[in-house]
Amino acid sequence: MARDGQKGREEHQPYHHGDLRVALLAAALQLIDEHGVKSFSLKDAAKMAGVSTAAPYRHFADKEAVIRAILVEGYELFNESLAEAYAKGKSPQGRITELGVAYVRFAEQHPAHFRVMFGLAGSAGDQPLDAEPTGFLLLVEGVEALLPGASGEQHRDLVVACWSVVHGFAMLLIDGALEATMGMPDAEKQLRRTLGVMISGTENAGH
Amino acid sequence: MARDGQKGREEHQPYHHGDLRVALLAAALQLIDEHGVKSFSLKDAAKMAGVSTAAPYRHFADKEAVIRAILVEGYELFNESLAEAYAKGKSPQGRITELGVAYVRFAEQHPAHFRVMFGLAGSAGDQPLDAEPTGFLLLVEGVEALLPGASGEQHRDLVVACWSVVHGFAMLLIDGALEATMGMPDAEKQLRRTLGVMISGTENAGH
DNA sequence: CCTACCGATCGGTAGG
DNA sequence: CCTACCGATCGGTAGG
Repeated sequence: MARDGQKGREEHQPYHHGDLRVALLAAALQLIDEHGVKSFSLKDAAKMAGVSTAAPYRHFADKEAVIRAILVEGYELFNESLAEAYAKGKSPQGRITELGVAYVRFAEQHPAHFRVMFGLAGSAGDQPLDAEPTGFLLLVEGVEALLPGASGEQHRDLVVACWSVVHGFAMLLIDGALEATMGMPDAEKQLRRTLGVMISGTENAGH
Repeated sequence: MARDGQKGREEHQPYHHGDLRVALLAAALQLIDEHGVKSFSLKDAAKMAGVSTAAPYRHFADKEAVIRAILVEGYELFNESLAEAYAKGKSPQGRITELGVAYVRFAEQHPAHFRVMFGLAGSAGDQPLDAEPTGFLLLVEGVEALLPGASGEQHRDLVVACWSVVHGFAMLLIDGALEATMGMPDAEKQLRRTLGVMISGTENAGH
């Protein structure tokens, strides 16, 4: 019942406040990162948050609702990051580059969100969600600015190419495959160079 | 005990032959495809193969050994496919294209193998495996032939770019993201166009 | 390759 | 938000 002004006390203390929901989500994210989306347990998450195994059901209807909350949160974070990146770019090429860097950085900093976002695309019969990955639209817009005089088919090809390259780079990076096979001391620098290869391929396609 | 010449009888009949191992692997692959690598169950696989829940342990030490067998099988299939593709290409550009098409086709036709291969890269403290993804070396060779006069750094950039684009395309494809966001009636045709964008980016980099 | 079983853990609920 | 509990399922083993 004590109203605490200090937030220093960590873990293993029962939550009698309103932040259990966020504590559970944080725990779930860590567990998903360690054990995968499908096999993390709500009981473990409750334990990590310092509450009983029944407590999560005060904030979430079931386990799927937790995953859905992470999905929505992921979309929000993703959209924010990409919007910021889009605004930062000074040229068509610069915008595409910044979008790509933001995409990969999001995957690095929020790997559990990232995996949930893309792992659920074809997995469950998704009920309509109140969040959308509007960040993708920025990628499409960015490509259109890069190829002003091109056909719809060319736009499509470049959108797929850019999306694939950043998605693949992100995946290989968070799965450790890039590090394992060729070393990756500075991922962002490598990504910028990689995007450079991609973008230079478009310079003689517009006319 | 009857020696059967016909292979028509399917499922739910106990296996008294030597093909239980392969039947279990096939079941495991299907279950991994449906439920993910970490959360498929060996008991389910046994049920699908029509044997008791203890039977799998006659062929595999534990669940991890099943996953390891799938990993090795995956490498073999992958290496075969990429070697064949490499041989098929008539020019440096053609070889890279065929390698990319083979990479994505492997992911489409063997999604469970594919996910196991890349999902385990950073996950477990892997003990040394008697199989290696030599298919990757073909990608490196293919890139070298594409950029004969280039620096090691340029080689590296293009290897990362090519690998990222095919890996990303494959992932987005098997996760259903390409289909969901932009429709994908003919994935291979789209991939060839996408690789074209990538490769054309290298033509003014070599000199 | 089977029956039977172990201890552990899961998602979820009853009932405060 | 807790204790206590349910039925189901898991990986794995005993002992034929």
